[in-house]
Amino acid sequence: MVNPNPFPYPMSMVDVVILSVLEGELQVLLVRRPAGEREPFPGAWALPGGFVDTAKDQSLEHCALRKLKEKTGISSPYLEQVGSWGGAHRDPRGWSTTHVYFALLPIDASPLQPGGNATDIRWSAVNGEKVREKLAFDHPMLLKHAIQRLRAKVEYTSLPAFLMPREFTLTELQRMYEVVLGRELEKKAFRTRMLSAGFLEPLSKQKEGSNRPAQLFRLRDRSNPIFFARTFGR
Amino acid sequence: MVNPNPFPYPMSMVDVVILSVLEGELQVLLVRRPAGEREPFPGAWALPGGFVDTAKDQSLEHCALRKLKEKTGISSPYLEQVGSWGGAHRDPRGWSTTHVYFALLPIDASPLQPGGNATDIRWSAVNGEKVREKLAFDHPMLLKHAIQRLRAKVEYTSLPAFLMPREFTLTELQRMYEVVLGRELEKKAFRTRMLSAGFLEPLSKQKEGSNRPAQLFRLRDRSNPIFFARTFGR
DNA sequence: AGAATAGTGTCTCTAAGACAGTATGAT
DNA sequence: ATCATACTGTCTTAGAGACACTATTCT
Repeated sequence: MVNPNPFPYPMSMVDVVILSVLEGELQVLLVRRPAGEREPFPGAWALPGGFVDTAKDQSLEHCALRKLKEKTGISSPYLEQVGSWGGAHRDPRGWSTTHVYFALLPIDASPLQPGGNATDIRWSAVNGEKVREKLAFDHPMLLKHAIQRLRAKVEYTSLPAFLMPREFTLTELQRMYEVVLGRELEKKAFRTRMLSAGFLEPLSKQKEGSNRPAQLFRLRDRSNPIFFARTFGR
Repeated sequence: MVNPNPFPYPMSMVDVVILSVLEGELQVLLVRRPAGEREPFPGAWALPGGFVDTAKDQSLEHCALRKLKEKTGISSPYLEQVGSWGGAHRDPRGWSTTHVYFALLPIDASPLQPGGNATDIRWSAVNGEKVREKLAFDHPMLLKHAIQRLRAKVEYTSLPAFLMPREFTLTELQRMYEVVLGRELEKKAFRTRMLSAGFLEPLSKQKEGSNRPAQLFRLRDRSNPIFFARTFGR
């Protein structure tokens, strides 16, 4: 079979919105674009991503995992596709498509210090649906969609649990929900919802502090979120 | 800027899962693959779709709309992206990606007779997440994901309203929900939910029949679904 | 009157919202 | 004892489920 298409294929990229909660803020991992003269947006901050490598990547998801591993060393985070975008003008080099994923990194797995001094990779706090940096390409729009997807799903899923360390208390989990959603939740309703859903396994340990110790939990299933029948109210 | 990528780009396709409810069943539009010798899956049934045309298509969504228009003549249905899939083996011609959309056609806009005698295009009833025909490529999987997405969203959105004709009664809307979900809903709860959501505009007309006339409604907004705070229970 | 479908009344149940109250550790 | 945080009790409210009941048209 030969040349099945009379037109040139668009460029195929994958971009990954890598999210974690650091210092009480939702943060996204950014990388610097190379500085070469023939590079688009030289030196600008961007979402980690790049070309699909048809020699290395078995699938789009593998490609996203590869890019994630390259930047963070993490190989099995929560990963979900946000969607794909394509058009003639989103990359100055020509008609291009990108497949966008978002990943949630546990708070204790973050490979870089927040606000660290690396010049080519950094965490940046998400404010609303934006970051302070001017992002390359249509990455502000891609980031917006990823954040909207995350916030929408946090209303009725256990997604924030994937941002937690292996062991955590209910109060800590609630803080995680609140940071991602950007608003406070009611304690009793939160605890009832979480406990009756049955996705948390109580440990025979407690978290000690200068106050009453708190029950520690861990996730029963580290790969799939659970869905609640309602959203949180307002 | 020259050859930004040392690897060949994968093929870029768009496939559209075009859905309507005909004869009380959820149906999907299928097209026959061409019969040429160098064609993959010659003569097999498949989802309508094909190569992104970088000369004609401004974006992936325009590409999906173009394919929809070509097959159905419809130009502004409800259209939503399901996601994208890519890999080395899903098309025998090589590494390929496809961007999958689903479209909801109003019951009164369907261009073909259900079960019509056209040999290259037909409606086929969705059973579970499958059709009777053996579909080309990984289209059974793509169809499955589209149906799952639709059914999941029907639980907490007004999506089935986009399958209705311009004017309809609440009972007719409830039948539409039931056909898509494949189960019955409770009348009172359904009516309360629909009416209190405020997305239906009552008309000064009623639907006459050999029984008590029913209030007719139309959609206030023909382009965006609304989201309910809960799913339907079980 | 009877058939057929539209539409309502009402009781129960579940889970959320609000928020006060109790529990248990450190200092 | 006091502080700090964990955790519970309980009243209210919104909306769903069940299902019987009433309403309005045609024949």
